[in-house]
Amino acid sequence: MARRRRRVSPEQILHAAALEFAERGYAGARVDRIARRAAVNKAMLYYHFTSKQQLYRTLLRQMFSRAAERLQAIAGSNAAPAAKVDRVIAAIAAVIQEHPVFPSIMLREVAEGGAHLDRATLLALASVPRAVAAIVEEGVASGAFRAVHPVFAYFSVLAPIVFYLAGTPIRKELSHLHVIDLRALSPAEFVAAMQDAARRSFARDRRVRRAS
Amino acid sequence: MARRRRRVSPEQILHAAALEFAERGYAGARVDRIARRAAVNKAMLYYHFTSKQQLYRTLLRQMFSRAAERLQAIAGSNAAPAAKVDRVIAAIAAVIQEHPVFPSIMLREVAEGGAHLDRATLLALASVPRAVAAIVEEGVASGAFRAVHPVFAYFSVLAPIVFYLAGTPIRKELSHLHVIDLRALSPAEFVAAMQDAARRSFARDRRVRRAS
DNA sequence: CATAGAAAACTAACTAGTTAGTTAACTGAA
DNA sequence: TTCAGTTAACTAACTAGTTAGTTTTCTATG
Repeated sequence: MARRRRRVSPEQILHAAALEFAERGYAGARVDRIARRAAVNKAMLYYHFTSKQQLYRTLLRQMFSRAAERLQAIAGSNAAPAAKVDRVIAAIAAVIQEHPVFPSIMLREVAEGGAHLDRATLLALASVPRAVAAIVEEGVASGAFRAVHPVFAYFSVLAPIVFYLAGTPIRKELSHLHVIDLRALSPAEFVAAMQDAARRSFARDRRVRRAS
Repeated sequence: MARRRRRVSPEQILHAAALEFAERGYAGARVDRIARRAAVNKAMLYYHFTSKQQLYRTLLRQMFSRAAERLQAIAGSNAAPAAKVDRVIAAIAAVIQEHPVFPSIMLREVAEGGAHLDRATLLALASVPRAVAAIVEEGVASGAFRAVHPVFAYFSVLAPIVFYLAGTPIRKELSHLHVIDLRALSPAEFVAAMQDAARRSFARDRRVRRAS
């Protein structure tokens, strides 16, 4: 109690930066505001990070690396492919629950085309789809899955979760306008539905009727 | 040929604005750059649109309204629900092909939480999920679909397409780094795969094995 | 232990450049 | 003459990054 003069930690700045970048995007984020949110003098921020860009890259590299680590652990385990997909979906949801800024930053960076990222950050980002693709390829090779394209599988699983969770504020806005009657659908229910849908979508055929 | 002095049209400005907002986002977009892209004096831009914000809102209202119109036409037709879903997916892909800026702007706006939008624009935006939800609810009610939540259905269908198409530049960046070996997957193939996955995911049960 | 001096942590105020929006004056057609 | 359409130049506010100088903490030596 009553610590005399709280030391400035880079983590404290990264945390504030995550909130600011998630809310406003790279261009909309203000370094002064990040410093204020971190309760740190701006020059102190520049003492720890050389520029706004480097701060952003550090943040994203950290975020993507942590997410990829988890997925790689799942991919490397010896569960059945269908169980791995289930766990991947749960892991993505868990990472997002721990870092609620993740979906928004990811959406923005995809829209931006990776304009602010360097090689190292792109490498970290790429590990995420790679882990998912490895699981799907294994499932297809072993005959547990039908011949789904791993890139399609990646997007069809990740995109809805990220989109749904990033969209929470705008959905709140819309329901506030009484413009759409979104029957409550909690994140947990969404994840369960996604697991169910993925299972059905990847499962080997047992004759499916074609839509007219 | 050799038109003497092309009149400035608002459409020409809107077109340039769409490119700029898609590439840079609302905060990153520069009014000077929009004017230059439209080959128009900046004061002329302000002659037609009262502010950057109003230009943005006009653009988004137009885009969402056009997309919603198409989906409403499909929802109102008398095809079977499964066929309607097929057509909705194709229609979303078609709208995006005609307006390649759509996915990027949509991703950004979701991430932003609708911060720059007014009531009219939010209304136009809401019409898109409403049309999809109506189709799914009809399918569930008629027994053609299993009991999928319409909000989940909307996200599981729309998000992958938007994400995949918005992600084209960053995927190009990644494959350029030889960091991931994305077997070519064309937009047309992606759409077909999405239609297939949706059919499987919404179809009424005929016993599905649970993943361990 | 005491303390000088170096290194690290910290700050208020500043700078150079940018940006949305304005203005005052001009042009040509009805 | 009138006035919608058009322009270059301007302005007030903002923004990333810097600087010059202060305070705290660490370290080594008598």
